[in-house]
Amino acid sequence: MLIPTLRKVGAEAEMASHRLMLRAGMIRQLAAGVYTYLPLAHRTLYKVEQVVREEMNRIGAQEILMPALNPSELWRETGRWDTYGPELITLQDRHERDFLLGPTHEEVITDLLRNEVNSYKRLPMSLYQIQTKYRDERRPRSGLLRGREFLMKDAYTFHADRETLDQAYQGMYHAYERIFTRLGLDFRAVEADSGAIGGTENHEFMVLADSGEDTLTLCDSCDYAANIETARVGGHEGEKSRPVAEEISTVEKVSTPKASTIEQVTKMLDISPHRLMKSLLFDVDGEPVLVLVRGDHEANEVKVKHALDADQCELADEAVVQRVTGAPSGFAGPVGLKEKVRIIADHAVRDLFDAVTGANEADAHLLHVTPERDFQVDHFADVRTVQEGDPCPHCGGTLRFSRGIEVGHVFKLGTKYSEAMQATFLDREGKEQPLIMGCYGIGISRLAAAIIEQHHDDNGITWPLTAAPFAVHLIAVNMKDENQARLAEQLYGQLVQNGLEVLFDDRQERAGVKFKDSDLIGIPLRITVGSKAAEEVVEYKIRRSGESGHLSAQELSNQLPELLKQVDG
RNA sequence: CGGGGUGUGGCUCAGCUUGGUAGAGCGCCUCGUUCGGGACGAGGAGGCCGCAGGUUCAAAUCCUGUCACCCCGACCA
Repeated sequence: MLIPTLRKVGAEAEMASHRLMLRAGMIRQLAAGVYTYLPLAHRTLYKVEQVVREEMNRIGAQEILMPALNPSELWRETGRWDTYGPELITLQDRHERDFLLGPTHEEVITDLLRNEVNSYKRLPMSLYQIQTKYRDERRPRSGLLRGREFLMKDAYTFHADRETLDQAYQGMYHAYERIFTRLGLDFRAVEADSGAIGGTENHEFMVLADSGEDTLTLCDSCDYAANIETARVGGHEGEKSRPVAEEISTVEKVSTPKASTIEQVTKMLDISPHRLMKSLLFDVDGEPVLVLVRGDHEANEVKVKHALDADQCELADEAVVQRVTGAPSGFAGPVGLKEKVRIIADHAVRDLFDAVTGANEADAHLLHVTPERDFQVDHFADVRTVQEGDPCPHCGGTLRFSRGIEVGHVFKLGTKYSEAMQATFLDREGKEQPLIMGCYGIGISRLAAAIIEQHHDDNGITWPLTAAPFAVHLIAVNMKDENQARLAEQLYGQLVQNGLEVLFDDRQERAGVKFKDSDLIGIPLRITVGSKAAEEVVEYKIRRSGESGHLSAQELSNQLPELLKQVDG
């Protein structure tokens, strides 16, 4: 079997899963974010796929396989040919017709259903596929964790009403819980932003790992869990009492040369950041909007977008800042703007008074600024990014941060795609209605890498049995020893006949090499045929716990089931 | 897309500053010794020094361009 293990890999591979998959001879890179899966990786991917298949089938989803090569027409119907952006890998055929390699399959499946399902009697329907996806990531990295070509399970459900969509969503949610539990993962389902796919309710499934790219917000006293990009801040209902306006000094301009950052202003004026009002100009669907947050808080684009029910939201560029505030960025404020713009303030700003803001003038700030007295806020909303220690929005407990790897995402899509593509059905009254949809993804190849992130030690991978490429690693210490070779061959045949997946190391290598490779590859149970072969005695060792002992060869088949129950301990 | 870095036998890297016959370790092949945690000795195979121009008597080395890959950031179901 082709398992080209390596003693060392280049310094560029930094993630444990990336280094170990290279070293264990599982993967080889062909181009940035594109890998060949060698036999061990292929077997693990197959294992992961099978767990996913079983749980999908269990909830009544039907497996199909759609083309990776998609004509552009469908994607023009939904507008995503233009809006999906440079992540879309596009190409032309010999007739110069536009095609793309599918990064996801809402268009294709919606096209299928609009042609084939026209009656409420056929609904609800649940379909899924396991297939290679293509996304031209800005920066592929970390081996299989973020590739440009990767394996994904995507499922889609279609409904005549919201109730069955809710049921399907719950069904998928629980299926995902079973899948990740069976794969031995410590994970959390978190509230998330739906991003470019769109839709309403959605959850991400995160594998907890310090190396993860996402930050999760978890409550320490209830089960609230959210991605930081959307996590809500609790406890902003009660307004603090503050002095009546008359007791606060009137606004005063002070010179703050070159102090354009919070840090510089606090230093120059000798005040703490929470006395500052940070003013950020956003470009929201083409309209400038001033967003106010407290100086020690960060504005959150996703929340701003949602607060204004907008499609696009990004920080305004320098030219817009100059036009609206009359000053370079760093000196914006809500008082004395050159243009009338909407002002959105975070709830924490409600409690600010006698605060410091930019003066809308280069090298100047204003003191004693107080909301409602000195300027009007159009809308108070939760628009800041959660900080560790903030109150939980559900129970008032304390929010803590944790890192995670996103391995699954479930969405209620609604009718976004069915309306765009006129995918309709006839209801009981014979009325035409758009199909109601849900979509549900799992990154299969990423999941394999995430399992390694959570299951490895200094010597290599420590696979959970459900994802391991083999269940048993049989090692003949010295193949030149007749007793050892004979006994090992015999046991191999016997174990395989018993239906066990066995990797047999019959190489003419020294024992040390075999043991090192064995630890690296990480198969849960090792059976060593060595010096006691003449007495028909072999040794077992559980990879993860290191527990080992001797067994008689005759007893092996009987005792293996019991041993295999202990390997994940 | 911005910043930084690297391209030299299969792998990890040195050599480049200061141009002058392409190196080491690991791996691979042969023989011998060894044989339970990455053995030892002897012999051997293997490289258009990423690619294209330029400078020079002479370029892995200097210059220009280009491509690829990696890291940080931004972005991203």
